[in-house]
Amino acid sequence: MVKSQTLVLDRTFAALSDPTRRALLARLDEEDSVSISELARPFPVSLPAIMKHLDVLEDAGLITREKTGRTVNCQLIAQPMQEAVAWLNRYERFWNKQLDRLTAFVERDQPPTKKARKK
Amino acid sequence: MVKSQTLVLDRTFAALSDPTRRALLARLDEEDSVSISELARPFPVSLPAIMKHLDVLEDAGLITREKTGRTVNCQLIAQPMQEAVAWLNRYERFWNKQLDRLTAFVERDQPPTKKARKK
DNA sequence: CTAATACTTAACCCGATGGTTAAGTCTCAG
DNA sequence: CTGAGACTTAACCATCGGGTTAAGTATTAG
Repeated sequence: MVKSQTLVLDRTFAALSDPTRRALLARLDEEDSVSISELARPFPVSLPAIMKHLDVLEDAGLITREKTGRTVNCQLIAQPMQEAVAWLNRYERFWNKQLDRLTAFVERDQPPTKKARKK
Repeated sequence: MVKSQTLVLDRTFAALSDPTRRALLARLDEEDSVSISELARPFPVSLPAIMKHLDVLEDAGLITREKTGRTVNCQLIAQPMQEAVAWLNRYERFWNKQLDRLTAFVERDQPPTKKARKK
C-alpha cells in the first residue's frame, strides 16, 4: 500500500498547484461535506471543469466523495498534506538559517553610532 | 513586489510536483552551491532536460544561479517553501483532529481524566 | 408519468510540460 | 590559436492539463 511515496508527493503537490483546487480545499476546510454543485457555484467555470478538479483531488487522496441520492458530498482528507509538510520540513533549518542571518543583520544595526554601510 | 502570492504558491507547488526537481533541491540541501553539470550527473536525462527543470525552479524562486567563468553554480532558496508550509498549516488542526480521534480511540480504555490532557 | 435537478461522460481545443537531438556560445588549458 | 569543457539555445515531439460544449444517466419533486 506504499504506492511509491514519491508518487504520492507528485500528486499532492500537483493537486495543490492550481488555485481553483486550493480554493476547493479551503471551502472544504471551513465546512466539511459539501455537495459538488455547491462547491462549484462560486467559480466562474463550468461544472465539468470542477469535476475534473475534483478527480485530481481525489486521485491525490485529498478528498473523498460520497453519493447520497442524486447529490454527491465531498470531504477533505488532510493526511497527504501532512506528508507534504513533512517533506518540506526537511528544509526548515534552511530558512531558519536565512532568518537568523536576517535577524543578525537587523540587530547589528541597532546602535547607529557605527559607520554606516550600504547595501 | 507582491507577485500575487497565489501565483507564488502555484509555481512553488508546481515546481515541487516533479520528482527530478525535488531530487535537485534535495541535492542542494545537502551541499549548497553545486554546478549544473554536477547537479545533472546523477540523472538519466539529458542536460537540456535538467536545464529546463532548473528554469522551473528558478521561476518559482527556489534556486538562484551564479555564473563563475564557464560554470554556473546553483543554490537553494527555501523561503517559497516556507510559504507553502504556511499555507498547508491552515489544515493542521484538521489532521490533528483526525489524530485526536485516533488517540481517543486508543485511550478509550483508560480512566477519563477531567483535567486537560497534554497539548 | 413528467420534468427538473445533480451529476457524469464524451469529444474536442490549445497551451504547457518533459523529453529529445543538434548546433551555438563562451571560457580556459595547452 | 585551438580544442575541450560547460553550458545555452533552438527545433521538434508526445503527452498532459484545464477549459469548453453537448449529450447521457439517475433521482426526486410535482
